[in-house]
Amino acid sequence: MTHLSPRNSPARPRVLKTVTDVNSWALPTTQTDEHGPCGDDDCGIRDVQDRLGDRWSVLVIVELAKGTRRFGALKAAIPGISQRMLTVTTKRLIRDGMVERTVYPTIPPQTDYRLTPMGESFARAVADLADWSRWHKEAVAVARLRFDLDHPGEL
Amino acid sequence: MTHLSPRNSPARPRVLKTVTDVNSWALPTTQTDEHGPCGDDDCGIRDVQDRLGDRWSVLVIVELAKGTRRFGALKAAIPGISQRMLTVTTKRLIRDGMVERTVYPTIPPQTDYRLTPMGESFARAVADLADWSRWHKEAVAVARLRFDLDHPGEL
DNA sequence: CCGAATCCGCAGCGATACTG
DNA sequence: CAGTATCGCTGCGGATTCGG
Repeated sequence: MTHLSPRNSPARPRVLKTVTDVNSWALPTTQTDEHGPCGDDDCGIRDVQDRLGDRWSVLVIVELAKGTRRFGALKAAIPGISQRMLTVTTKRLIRDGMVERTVYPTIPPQTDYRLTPMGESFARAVADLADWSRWHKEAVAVARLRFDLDHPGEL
Repeated sequence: MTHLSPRNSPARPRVLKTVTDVNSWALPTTQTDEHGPCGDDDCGIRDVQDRLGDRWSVLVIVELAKGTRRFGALKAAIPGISQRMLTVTTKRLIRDGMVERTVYPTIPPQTDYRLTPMGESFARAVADLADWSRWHKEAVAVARLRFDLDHPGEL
């Protein structure tokens, strides 16, 4: 909570003056601009971000968007993922109502995963973002290279 | 939709048989289905996901989409964020070419942040996802409640 | 006001082993 | 084949302090 100086002093930033009174550097005025639909704790993004944030959820969604998949097929289609993370990820997606699971009690057990209607809706939204990503990935890479050249040792 | 009778692969699966030879549970066949545009290490999403993953990048983008902001204004508009994470986040966004920074060497220093054209493009893509989030947030919440009721002590 | 530097807890994730 | 349990590492991110 940034409280500020109740000082009404119109003293706004002076420009290039030899100064040592560092302590007086306070907020010039109440500047919390009014428009905060976002900026509140969450503006509704958080729920989605929880799924977008982790490493695997998006990849699982994208794969399931192609159709129903069994556990092993998912694992095979997402090379880097471990058994554990696949079960964890699918379980979280199920919890969020994005994915449904069907277990067939055959002797080598089989489990099918498929998107729910909401999951499909989400998959389309994600696909749009993936398109954006593919379209701009080189521009991002270039920007990063330039930055790393100009600012070595940062980030 | 729901296709049943999943088992048809020729060789292995027996159904509901008293078995103990657990060791023979091997892959039925080479099942790496062919379509892997995604599934490779990254299908181009990773670059974006790096920014979507962390807690603050999206919020900063959304705020900057409203216009140029100084450091303090950003901090005020995003209540939870700390000084450190704001500087870190903005720097990462600058590195990715999403944000530009302008420093005015006044005596109380002033720094303005604004989206680059690419940043604005990204902001629109993100806004679409935020819309989806707002539209479905209650459905997600309900799904989670149901899950937590049925499966206590999980996740 | 803006930012860098330091310390530190904790969640995410991988590796491994075990079960039905 | 599908899933659970346990351990250890790593990096994000919060709190705090210092500096121009």
